[in-house]
Amino acid sequence: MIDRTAEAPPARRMRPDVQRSLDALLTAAAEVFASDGVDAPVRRITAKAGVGAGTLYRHFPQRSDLITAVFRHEVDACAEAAPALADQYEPVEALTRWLRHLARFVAAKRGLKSALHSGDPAYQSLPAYFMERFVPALTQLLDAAAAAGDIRSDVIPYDLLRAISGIVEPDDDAYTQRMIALLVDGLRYGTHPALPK
Amino acid sequence: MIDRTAEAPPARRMRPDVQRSLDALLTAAAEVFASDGVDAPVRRITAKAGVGAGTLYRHFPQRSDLITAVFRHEVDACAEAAPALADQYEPVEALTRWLRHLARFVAAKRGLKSALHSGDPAYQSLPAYFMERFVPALTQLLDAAAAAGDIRSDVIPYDLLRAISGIVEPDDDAYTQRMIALLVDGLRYGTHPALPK
DNA sequence: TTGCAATACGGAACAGTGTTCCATATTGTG
DNA sequence: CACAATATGGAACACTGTTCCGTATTGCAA
Repeated sequence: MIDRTAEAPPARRMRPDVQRSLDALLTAAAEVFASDGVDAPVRRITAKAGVGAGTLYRHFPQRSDLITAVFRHEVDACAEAAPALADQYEPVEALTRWLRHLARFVAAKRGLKSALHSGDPAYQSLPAYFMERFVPALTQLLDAAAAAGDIRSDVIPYDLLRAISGIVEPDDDAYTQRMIALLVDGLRYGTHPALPK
Repeated sequence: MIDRTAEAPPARRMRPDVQRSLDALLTAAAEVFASDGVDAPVRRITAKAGVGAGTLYRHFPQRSDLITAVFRHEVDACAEAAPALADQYEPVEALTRWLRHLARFVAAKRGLKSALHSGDPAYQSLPAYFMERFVPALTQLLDAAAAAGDIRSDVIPYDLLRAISGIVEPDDDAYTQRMIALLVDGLRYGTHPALPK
């Protein structure tokens, strides 16, 4: 679900009409993003929310602000899956599983991949938030695996996140998984010899 | 340069006005693509070519047809670099160098990366042509390296091409190269042990 | 409660985009 | 040289994102 109060932490109290607009906007955007992807026309969102275009732009001057607000909780959940996996599996297995988790997350949000890599100013703050959450999560997994001597320690988490989100192919999960496996094997190369396949 | 005759191999002779339109269109498109990327507005191309919009759509119903026509020779040249590198370097080195070559090619054509992965029907035939040329080139390099026992033999060339063109980051060549190196290391994993770094 | 300043609202208007369509102009041929 | 076939240019259309402003809503002070 979506947290309708997270938008203005400093504001003392929110005018009820603002609250309603924000509420309708976020709900509508979530539905539209889910069905039509994050590149869906603005008008479809405002129409579904029963709100004017001006209202949308007032609250979300950057398109990425709306996307961030809508996906915030899911991004957080994905990041928080990292420690859980680290507890449950051995380091490399946990790493692999989390990368797959991440890939499915990106793949599930149609258009998110291109938005992340477009460089379009309308999406400026989007990669920032993703990295802010995912870099620490991934760093933890990489460090654990490196400490165990299962992977090398010269890989930059940020690099790997970019690579994963670049590789993701929403319509071909099998391919995406093969490529993640290949990247993980790349991380292992140069450590102890591979076990027999 | 651009081959102005390649558009209609079956046609006996081309009406001179058609020849001129095609010529102007391809030249203008090449310049515009180079400066503004392949997503440049259609009107800019037609304006520079001194041609109407109808003329463009008559000759290139799909946007990807125009892109393909413009880049045909460069794609071919990139594909033909593979055998040359295979002669000059040992297998894995040749493979790595060609993948870098490919990455630079994709990066140099602004917007090409997204066009390749957009799934937009306007770009349908584009990946087809790229794969048609690049799959054989890459297959040759992979087979040579696998025959030498330097990489595994279970990797699908098509997969690797998709992955490279997904990873490419036009504004960060160093990153792109790091990730290519990581993928190549993934290909090596499970073969003979790595040499000391 | 009432009046008023501050704020937010809706949606029309604007500036771009890709694409289609057809009256006009060009060309090859009998 | 006339005429049918073809190609051309650009106006017109449908659809974007974004801005702007007259109107409506709200909270606060008197």
